[in-house]
Amino acid sequence: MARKSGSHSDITGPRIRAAAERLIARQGFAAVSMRQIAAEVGVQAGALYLYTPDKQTLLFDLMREHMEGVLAAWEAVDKPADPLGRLQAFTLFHIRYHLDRPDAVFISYMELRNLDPGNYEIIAGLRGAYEDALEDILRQGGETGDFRVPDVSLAAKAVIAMLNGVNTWYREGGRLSRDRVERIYWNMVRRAVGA
Amino acid sequence: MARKSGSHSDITGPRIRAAAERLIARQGFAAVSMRQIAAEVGVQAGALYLYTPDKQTLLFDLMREHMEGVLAAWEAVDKPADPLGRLQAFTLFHIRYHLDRPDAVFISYMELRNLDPGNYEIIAGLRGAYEDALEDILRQGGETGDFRVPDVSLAAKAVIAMLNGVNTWYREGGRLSRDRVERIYWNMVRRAVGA
DNA sequence: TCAATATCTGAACGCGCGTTCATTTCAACC
DNA sequence: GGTTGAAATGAACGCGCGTTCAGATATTGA
Repeated sequence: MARKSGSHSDITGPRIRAAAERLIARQGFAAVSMRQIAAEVGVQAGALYLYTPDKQTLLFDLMREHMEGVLAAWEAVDKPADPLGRLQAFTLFHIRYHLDRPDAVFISYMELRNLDPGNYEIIAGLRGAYEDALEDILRQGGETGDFRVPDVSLAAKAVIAMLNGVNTWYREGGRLSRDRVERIYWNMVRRAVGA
Repeated sequence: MARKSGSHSDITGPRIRAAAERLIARQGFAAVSMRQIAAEVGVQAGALYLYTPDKQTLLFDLMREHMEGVLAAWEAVDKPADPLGRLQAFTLFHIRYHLDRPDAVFISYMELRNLDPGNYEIIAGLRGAYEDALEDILRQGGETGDFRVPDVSLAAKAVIAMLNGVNTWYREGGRLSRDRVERIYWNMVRRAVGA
Protein backbone atom coordinates (compact mmCIF):
# COMPACT_ATOMS: atom_id res chain seq x y z
CA MET A 1 0.00 0.00 0.00
CA ALA A 2 1.33 3.45 -0.91
CA ARG A 3 2.42 5.57 2.02
CA LYS A 4 1.31 9.18 2.36
CA SER A 5 4.02 11.74 1.75
CA GLY A 6 5.54 12.90 4.99
CA SER A 7 5.52 9.51 6.63
CA HIS A 8 8.78 8.61 8.23
CA SER A 9 10.21 6.22 5.67
CA ASP A 10 10.11 8.84 2.93
CA ILE A 11 12.59 10.74 5.04
CA THR A 12 14.78 7.99 6.41
CA GLY A 13 15.44 6.18 3.14
CA PRO A 14 17.09 9.16 1.44
CA ARG A 15 18.92 10.05 4.64
CA ILE A 16 20.44 6.58 4.70
CA ARG A 17 21.55 6.85 1.08
CA ALA A 18 23.05 10.30 1.69
CA ALA A 19 24.93 9.19 4.79
CA ALA A 20 26.16 6.01 3.11
CA GLU A 21 27.33 7.95 0.08
CA ARG A 22 29.26 10.46 2.15
CA LEU A 23 30.87 7.86 4.40
CA ILE A 24 31.74 5.38 1.65
CA ALA A 25 33.29 8.11 -0.48
CA ARG A 26 35.48 9.18 2.43
CA GLN A 27 36.49 5.85 3.93
CA GLY A 28 35.72 3.21 1.35
CA PHE A 29 32.94 0.63 1.30
CA ALA A 30 34.77 -2.08 3.22
CA ALA A 31 35.86 0.34 5.93
CA VAL A 32 32.38 1.72 6.63
CA SER A 33 30.13 -0.27 8.96
CA MET A 34 26.38 -0.42 8.98
CA ARG A 35 26.53 0.88 12.55
CA GLN A 36 28.44 3.96 11.38
CA ILE A 37 25.86 4.70 8.70
CA ALA A 38 23.04 4.19 11.18
CA ALA A 39 24.68 6.50 13.72
CA GLU A 40 25.00 9.20 11.06
CA VAL A 41 21.28 8.95 10.37
CA GLY A 42 20.39 8.75 14.05
CA VAL A 43 18.94 5.23 14.19
CA GLN A 44 20.11 1.80 15.30
CA ALA A 45 21.82 -0.49 12.81
CA GLY A 46 18.86 -2.85 12.63
CA ALA A 47 16.63 -0.10 11.27
CA LEU A 48 18.69 0.09 8.08
CA TYR A 49 17.35 -3.31 7.08
CA LEU A 50 13.90 -1.85 6.62
CA TYR A 51 15.32 0.04 3.65
CA THR A 52 17.90 -2.30 2.16
CA PRO A 53 18.21 -6.07 2.20
CA ASP A 54 21.94 -5.93 2.88
CA LYS A 55 25.08 -3.80 2.69
CA GLN A 56 25.99 -4.99 -0.81
CA THR A 57 22.64 -3.88 -2.20
CA LEU A 58 23.06 -0.49 -0.56
CA LEU A 59 26.30 0.00 -2.49
CA PHE A 60 24.84 -1.34 -5.71
CA ASP A 61 21.82 0.94 -5.50
CA LEU A 62 24.04 3.99 -4.97
CA MET A 63 26.08 3.14 -8.03
CA ARG A 64 23.14 2.19 -10.21
CA GLU A 65 21.26 5.37 -9.35
CA HIS A 66 24.34 7.43 -10.14
CA MET A 67 25.03 5.78 -13.48
CA GLU A 68 21.39 5.93 -14.54
CA GLY A 69 21.36 9.56 -13.49
CA VAL A 70 24.34 10.38 -15.68
CA LEU A 71 22.83 8.64 -18.69
CA ALA A 72 19.43 10.27 -18.23
CA ALA A 73 20.97 13.71 -17.75
CA TRP A 74 23.06 13.38 -20.90
CA GLU A 75 19.96 12.26 -22.81
CA ALA A 76 18.22 15.41 -21.66
CA VAL A 77 21.00 17.74 -22.79
CA ASP A 78 20.25 19.92 -25.79
CA LYS A 79 22.82 18.71 -28.32
CA PRO A 80 24.03 20.49 -31.44
CA ALA A 81 23.98 18.50 -34.68
CA ASP A 82 27.62 18.98 -35.64
CA PRO A 83 30.34 16.78 -34.10
CA LEU A 84 32.39 19.65 -32.72
CA GLY A 85 29.38 21.15 -30.98
CA ARG A 86 28.35 17.77 -29.64
CA LEU A 87 31.82 17.08 -28.29
CA GLN A 88 31.88 20.44 -26.59
CA ALA A 89 28.46 19.79 -25.09
CA PHE A 90 29.65 16.42 -23.83
CA THR A 91 32.80 17.88 -22.32
CA LEU A 92 31.06 20.68 -20.48
CA PHE A 93 28.23 18.42 -19.37
CA HIS A 94 30.62 15.81 -18.02
CA ILE A 95 32.69 18.25 -16.01
CA ARG A 96 29.69 20.02 -14.56
CA TYR A 97 27.62 16.96 -13.72
CA HIS A 98 30.54 15.21 -12.09
CA LEU A 99 31.74 18.19 -10.11
CA ASP A 100 28.22 18.46 -8.68
CA ARG A 101 28.32 14.86 -7.40
CA PRO A 102 31.85 14.16 -6.22
CA ASP A 103 30.91 11.46 -3.72
CA ALA A 104 28.78 9.45 -6.13
CA VAL A 105 31.45 9.75 -8.82
CA PHE A 106 34.18 8.66 -6.48
CA ILE A 107 32.22 5.63 -5.32
CA SER A 108 31.19 4.64 -8.82
CA TYR A 109 34.69 4.03 -9.98
CA MET A 110 36.52 3.22 -6.76
CA GLU A 111 34.14 0.60 -5.44
CA LEU A 112 33.62 -1.43 -8.60
CA ARG A 113 35.68 -4.25 -7.14
CA ASN A 114 33.41 -4.48 -4.12
CA LEU A 115 30.40 -5.37 -6.25
CA ASP A 116 29.15 -8.93 -6.52
CA PRO A 117 29.83 -10.30 -10.02
CA GLY A 118 26.21 -9.92 -11.13
CA ASN A 119 25.99 -6.36 -9.87
CA TYR A 120 29.34 -5.56 -11.44
CA GLU A 121 28.09 -6.61 -14.85
CA ILE A 122 25.13 -4.26 -14.59
CA ILE A 123 27.21 -1.26 -13.54
CA ALA A 124 29.87 -2.01 -16.15
CA GLY A 125 27.10 -2.11 -18.74
CA LEU A 126 25.87 1.34 -17.74
CA ARG A 127 29.41 2.70 -17.85
CA GLY A 128 29.79 1.19 -21.30
CA ALA A 129 26.62 2.89 -22.47
CA TYR A 130 27.97 6.27 -21.38
CA GLU A 131 31.26 5.62 -23.11
CA ASP A 132 29.33 4.60 -26.22
CA ALA A 133 27.70 8.01 -26.30
CA LEU A 134 31.12 9.63 -26.56
CA GLU A 135 32.30 7.06 -29.08
CA ASP A 136 29.35 7.89 -31.29
CA ILE A 137 30.33 11.55 -31.32
CA LEU A 138 33.94 10.74 -32.11
CA ARG A 139 32.95 8.33 -34.88
CA GLN A 140 30.64 10.88 -36.44
CA GLY A 141 33.37 13.51 -36.30
CA GLY A 142 35.84 11.10 -37.82
CA GLU A 143 33.54 10.47 -40.75
CA THR A 144 32.87 14.14 -41.40
CA GLY A 145 36.58 14.90 -41.14
CA ASP A 146 36.09 17.18 -38.14
CA PHE A 147 38.22 14.94 -35.93
CA ARG A 148 41.32 12.86 -36.52
CA VAL A 149 41.06 9.85 -34.22
CA PRO A 150 42.86 6.66 -35.29
CA ASP A 151 40.96 4.59 -32.71
CA VAL A 152 37.56 5.75 -31.51
CA SER A 153 37.32 3.46 -28.49
CA LEU A 154 40.74 4.42 -27.23
CA ALA A 155 40.16 8.13 -27.76
CA ALA A 156 36.89 7.93 -25.84
CA LYS A 157 38.61 6.26 -22.90
CA ALA A 158 41.39 8.84 -22.97
CA VAL A 159 38.98 11.77 -23.00
CA ILE A 160 36.85 10.38 -20.18
CA ALA A 161 39.93 9.62 -18.07
CA MET A 162 41.17 13.15 -18.59
CA LEU A 163 37.80 14.68 -17.66
CA ASN A 164 37.37 12.41 -14.64
CA GLY A 165 40.68 13.70 -13.38
CA VAL A 166 39.11 17.08 -12.65
CA ASN A 167 37.21 15.56 -9.73
CA THR A 168 40.43 14.53 -8.01
CA TRP A 169 41.76 18.03 -7.55
CA TYR A 170 39.06 20.67 -8.18
CA ARG A 171 37.91 22.50 -5.06
CA GLU A 172 35.15 25.08 -5.00
CA GLY A 173 36.62 28.50 -4.33
CA GLY A 174 40.09 27.39 -5.42
CA ARG A 175 42.52 29.03 -7.77
CA LEU A 176 40.45 28.38 -10.90
CA SER A 177 36.75 28.97 -11.51
CA ARG A 178 34.58 26.26 -13.00
CA ASP A 179 34.17 28.27 -16.17
CA ARG A 180 37.90 28.59 -16.59
CA VAL A 181 38.48 24.89 -15.93
CA GLU A 182 35.80 23.99 -18.43
CA ARG A 183 37.32 26.25 -21.07
CA ILE A 184 40.83 24.92 -20.63
CA TYR A 185 39.72 21.30 -20.65
CA TRP A 186 37.53 21.86 -23.68
CA ASN A 187 40.55 23.24 -25.49
CA MET A 188 42.65 20.22 -24.59
CA VAL A 189 39.90 17.77 -25.56
CA ARG A 190 39.33 19.54 -28.85
CA ARG A 191 43.00 19.47 -29.72
CA ALA A 192 43.49 15.90 -28.52
CA VAL A 193 40.97 14.68 -31.09
CA GLY A 194 42.58 16.77 -33.78
CA ALA A 195 39.85 19.35 -34.17
CA MET B 1 74.46 -9.32 12.33
CA ALA B 2 74.11 -9.66 8.56
CA ARG B 3 72.33 -12.80 7.44
CA LYS B 4 73.79 -14.99 4.74
CA SER B 5 71.98 -14.92 1.45
CA GLY B 6 69.59 -17.82 1.19
CA SER B 7 68.48 -17.60 4.77
CA HIS B 8 64.76 -17.75 5.18
CA SER B 9 63.89 -14.12 5.84
CA ASP B 10 65.42 -12.92 2.58
CA ILE B 11 62.79 -15.00 0.86
CA THR B 12 59.76 -14.43 3.04
CA GLY B 13 59.92 -10.65 3.21
CA PRO B 14 59.59 -10.10 -0.54
CA ARG B 15 57.00 -12.85 -0.77
CA ILE B 16 54.86 -11.04 1.77
CA ARG B 17 55.11 -7.79 -0.15
CA ALA B 18 54.24 -9.52 -3.41
CA ALA B 19 51.24 -11.31 -1.93
CA ALA B 20 50.02 -8.18 -0.19
CA GLU B 21 50.34 -6.16 -3.37
CA ARG B 22 48.37 -8.68 -5.42
CA LEU B 23 45.63 -9.12 -2.85
CA ILE B 24 45.22 -5.45 -1.99
CA ALA B 25 45.05 -4.49 -5.67
CA ARG B 26 42.29 -7.03 -6.25
CA GLN B 27 40.18 -6.63 -3.12
CA GLY B 28 41.21 -3.37 -1.51
CA PHE B 29 43.24 -2.77 1.63
CA ALA B 30 40.37 -2.84 4.09
CA ALA B 31 38.97 -6.04 2.62
CA VAL B 32 42.24 -7.98 2.82
CA SER B 33 43.12 -9.59 6.15
CA MET B 34 46.55 -10.36 7.51
CA ARG B 35 45.48 -14.01 7.64
CA GLN B 36 44.75 -13.95 3.89
CA ILE B 37 48.15 -12.50 3.10
CA ALA B 38 49.82 -15.04 5.37
CA ALA B 39 47.94 -17.92 3.74
CA GLU B 40 49.07 -16.74 0.32
CA VAL B 41 52.68 -16.82 1.50
CA GLY B 42 52.20 -20.12 3.30
CA VAL B 43 52.78 -18.99 6.88
CA GLN B 44 50.65 -18.19 9.90
CA ALA B 45 49.44 -14.63 10.45
CA GLY B 46 51.74 -14.07 13.40
CA ALA B 47 54.82 -14.59 11.23
CA LEU B 48 54.00 -11.45 9.23
CA TYR B 49 54.89 -9.38 12.28
CA LEU B 50 58.52 -10.41 11.97
CA TYR B 51 58.58 -8.32 8.77
CA THR B 52 56.23 -5.44 9.40
CA PRO B 53 55.17 -3.68 12.59
CA ASP B 54 51.53 -3.55 11.49
CA LYS B 55 49.13 -3.66 8.56
CA GLN B 56 49.20 0.10 8.01
CA THR B 57 52.99 0.11 7.62
CA LEU B 58 52.75 -2.75 5.13
CA LEU B 59 50.50 -0.60 2.93
CA PHE B 60 52.62 2.49 3.38
CA ASP B 61 55.82 0.64 2.45
CA LEU B 62 54.22 -0.72 -0.72
CA MET B 63 53.17 2.76 -1.78
CA ARG B 64 56.40 4.46 -0.82
CA GLU B 65 58.50 1.90 -2.65
CA HIS B 66 56.36 2.31 -5.73
CA MET B 67 56.48 6.09 -5.76
CA GLU B 68 60.20 6.20 -5.09
CA GLY B 69 60.64 3.65 -7.86
CA VAL B 70 58.77 5.79 -10.35
CA LEU B 71 60.80 8.87 -9.46
CA ALA B 72 64.13 7.02 -9.61
CA ALA B 73 63.25 5.39 -12.91
CA TRP B 74 62.30 8.71 -14.47
CA GLU B 75 65.55 10.23 -13.21
CA ALA B 76 67.42 7.44 -14.96
CA VAL B 77 65.70 7.96 -18.31
CA ASP B 78 67.84 9.43 -21.07
CA LYS B 79 66.05 12.69 -21.78
CA PRO B 80 66.33 14.85 -24.89
CA ALA B 81 67.04 18.53 -24.35
CA ASP B 82 64.09 19.94 -26.32
CA PRO B 83 60.64 20.16 -24.73
CA LEU B 84 58.88 18.09 -27.38
CA GLY B 85 61.39 15.28 -27.06
CA ARG B 86 61.20 15.41 -23.28
CA LEU B 87 57.42 15.29 -23.30
CA GLN B 88 57.50 12.30 -25.60
CA ALA B 89 60.02 10.58 -23.37
CA PHE B 90 57.81 11.26 -20.36
CA THR B 91 54.70 9.95 -22.10
CA LEU B 92 56.29 6.72 -23.29
CA PHE B 93 58.06 6.19 -19.97
CA HIS B 94 54.88 6.70 -17.99
CA ILE B 95 52.81 4.27 -20.04
CA ARG B 96 55.49 1.59 -20.05
CA TYR B 97 56.47 1.83 -16.42
CA HIS B 98 52.88 1.82 -15.23
CA LEU B 99 51.75 -1.02 -17.48
CA ASP B 100 54.56 -3.11 -16.03
CA ARG B 101 53.31 -2.58 -12.47
CA PRO B 102 49.52 -2.55 -12.59
CA ASP B 103 49.02 -3.69 -9.00
CA ALA B 104 51.37 -1.15 -7.45
CA VAL B 105 49.85 1.61 -9.58
CA PHE B 106 46.33 0.64 -8.66
CA ILE B 107 47.13 0.58 -4.96
CA SER B 108 49.03 3.84 -5.06
CA TYR B 109 46.07 5.89 -6.08
CA MET B 110 43.15 3.83 -4.79
CA GLU B 111 44.36 3.35 -1.25
CA LEU B 112 45.45 6.89 -0.47
CA ARG B 113 42.50 7.33 1.85
CA ASN B 114 43.56 4.33 3.91
CA LEU B 115 46.84 5.94 4.87
CA ASP B 116 47.36 7.50 8.27
CA PRO B 117 47.61 11.30 7.96
CA GLY B 118 51.38 11.34 8.38
CA ASN B 119 51.90 8.59 5.83
CA TYR B 120 49.50 10.29 3.46
CA GLU B 121 51.53 13.47 3.49
CA ILE B 122 54.67 11.58 2.52
CA ILE B 123 53.03 9.75 -0.38
CA ALA B 124 51.28 12.91 -1.56
CA GLY B 125 54.65 14.63 -1.54
CA LEU B 126 56.17 11.97 -3.76
CA ARG B 127 53.23 12.19 -6.14
CA GLY B 128 53.70 15.94 -6.24
CA ALA B 129 57.35 15.54 -7.12
CA TYR B 130 56.46 13.35 -10.09
CA GLU B 131 53.84 15.84 -11.25
CA ASP B 132 56.42 18.59 -10.88
CA ALA B 133 58.68 16.78 -13.35
CA LEU B 134 55.95 16.99 -15.97
CA GLU B 135 55.15 20.59 -15.06
CA ASP B 136 58.78 21.51 -15.63
CA ILE B 137 58.64 20.10 -19.14
CA LEU B 138 55.42 21.90 -19.94
CA ARG B 139 56.72 25.16 -18.54
CA GLN B 140 59.90 24.90 -20.56
CA GLY B 141 57.88 24.16 -23.71
CA GLY B 142 55.61 27.08 -23.00
CA GLU B 143 58.57 29.44 -22.75
CA THR B 144 60.17 28.21 -25.97
CA GLY B 145 56.83 28.42 -27.77
CA ASP B 146 56.75 24.68 -28.46
CA PHE B 147 53.59 24.21 -26.39
CA ARG B 148 50.51 26.31 -25.83
CA VAL B 149 49.35 25.62 -22.26
CA PRO B 150 47.39 28.35 -20.50
CA ASP B 151 47.86 26.66 -17.11
CA VAL B 152 50.84 24.38 -16.56
CA SER B 153 49.58 22.73 -13.36
CA LEU B 154 46.21 21.94 -14.86
CA ALA B 155 47.71 20.60 -18.07
CA ALA B 156 50.05 18.33 -16.12
CA LYS B 157 47.15 16.91 -14.15
CA ALA B 158 45.15 16.36 -17.31
CA VAL B 159 47.98 14.57 -19.08
CA ILE B 160 48.73 12.31 -16.13
CA ALA B 161 45.03 11.46 -15.69
CA MET B 162 44.80 10.56 -19.36
CA LEU B 163 47.90 8.38 -19.22
CA ASN B 164 46.84 6.70 -16.00
CA GLY B 165 43.65 5.70 -17.74
CA VAL B 166 45.55 3.22 -19.87
CA ASN B 167 46.03 0.97 -16.86
CA THR B 168 42.28 0.61 -16.38
CA TRP B 169 41.64 -1.08 -19.69
CA TYR B 170 44.88 -2.29 -21.30
CA ARG B 171 45.27 -6.07 -21.36
CA GLU B 172 48.34 -7.86 -22.68
CA GLY B 173 47.49 -9.67 -25.89
CA GLY B 174 44.41 -7.50 -26.44
CA ARG B 175 43.29 -5.69 -29.55
CA LEU B 176 46.09 -3.12 -29.47
CA SER B 177 49.82 -3.63 -28.99
CA ARG B 178 51.75 -1.56 -26.49
CA ASP B 179 53.57 0.21 -29.28
CA ARG B 180 50.35 1.20 -30.93
CA VAL B 181 48.83 2.40 -27.67
CA GLU B 182 51.94 4.42 -26.94
CA ARG B 183 51.89 6.02 -30.38
CA ILE B 184 48.22 6.95 -30.22
CA TYR B 185 48.51 8.39 -26.72
CA TRP B 186 51.62 10.31 -27.60
CA ASN B 187 49.73 11.89 -30.48
CA MET B 188 46.88 12.89 -28.19
CA VAL B 189 49.22 14.28 -25.54
CA ARG B 190 51.19 16.21 -28.12
CA ARG B 191 48.10 17.78 -29.58
CA ALA B 192 46.50 18.42 -26.19
CA VAL B 193 49.40 20.69 -25.25
CA GLY B 194 49.23 22.45 -28.60
CA ALA B 195 52.44 21.03 -30.10
C1' DT C 1 -11.13 5.03 20.73
C1' DC C 2 -9.09 1.04 19.17
C1' DA C 3 -7.06 -2.04 16.12
C1' DA C 4 -3.80 -2.28 12.43
C1' DT C 5 0.31 -1.17 10.55
C1' DA C 6 4.75 1.08 9.91
C1' DT C 7 8.91 2.11 12.27
C1' DC C 8 12.51 1.44 15.37
C1' DT C 9 15.04 -0.50 19.42
C1' DG C 10 18.25 -3.28 21.76
C1' DA C 11 20.08 -7.49 22.51
C1' DA C 12 21.92 -11.33 20.57
C1' DC C 13 24.14 -14.68 16.96
C1' DG C 14 28.52 -16.53 15.07
C1' DC C 15 32.45 -14.95 12.95
C1' DG C 16 36.76 -12.97 11.53
C1' DC C 17 39.60 -9.12 12.57
C1' DG C 18 44.67 -7.14 14.03
C1' DT C 19 47.86 -8.17 17.17
C1' DT C 20 50.62 -10.58 20.97
C1' DC C 21 53.44 -14.11 22.87
C1' DA C 22 55.09 -18.44 24.99
C1' DT C 23 56.60 -22.30 22.76
C1' DT C 24 58.57 -25.08 19.08
C1' DT C 25 61.34 -25.89 14.96
C1' DC C 26 65.46 -25.87 12.53
C1' DA C 27 69.57 -24.29 10.10
C1' DA C 28 74.21 -22.53 11.09
C1' DC C 29 78.30 -22.55 13.65
C1' DC C 30 82.09 -24.24 17.00
C1' DG D 1 76.84 -32.99 18.80
C1' DG D 2 75.53 -29.32 21.37
C1' DT D 3 74.47 -24.44 21.45
C1' DT D 4 72.62 -20.46 19.67
C1' DG D 5 69.32 -17.52 17.69
C1' DA D 6 66.34 -16.53 13.95
C1' DA D 7 61.92 -18.10 12.03
C1' DA D 8 57.53 -19.74 12.53
C1' DT D 9 53.65 -21.74 15.05
C1' DG D 10 49.20 -21.80 17.14
C1' DA D 11 46.44 -20.36 20.63
C1' DA D 12 44.61 -16.56 22.69
C1' DC D 13 43.03 -11.47 23.56
C1' DG D 14 39.23 -8.10 23.07
C1' DC D 15 36.61 -6.14 19.62
C1' DG D 16 33.54 -4.84 15.95
C1' DC D 17 31.39 -6.82 12.04
C1' DG D 18 26.68 -7.94 9.17
C1' DT D 19 22.51 -9.57 10.15
C1' DT D 20 18.24 -11.21 12.73
C1' DC D 21 14.28 -10.71 15.52
C1' DA D 22 11.09 -10.35 19.45
C1' DG D 23 9.29 -6.63 21.52
C1' DA D 24 8.34 -1.58 22.14
C1' DT D 25 6.64 2.65 20.12
C1' DA D 26 4.45 5.75 17.10
C1' DT D 27 1.29 6.78 13.39
C1' DT D 28 -2.66 5.87 10.66
C1' DG D 29 -7.56 4.79 9.31
C1' DA D 30 -12.13 3.52 10.74
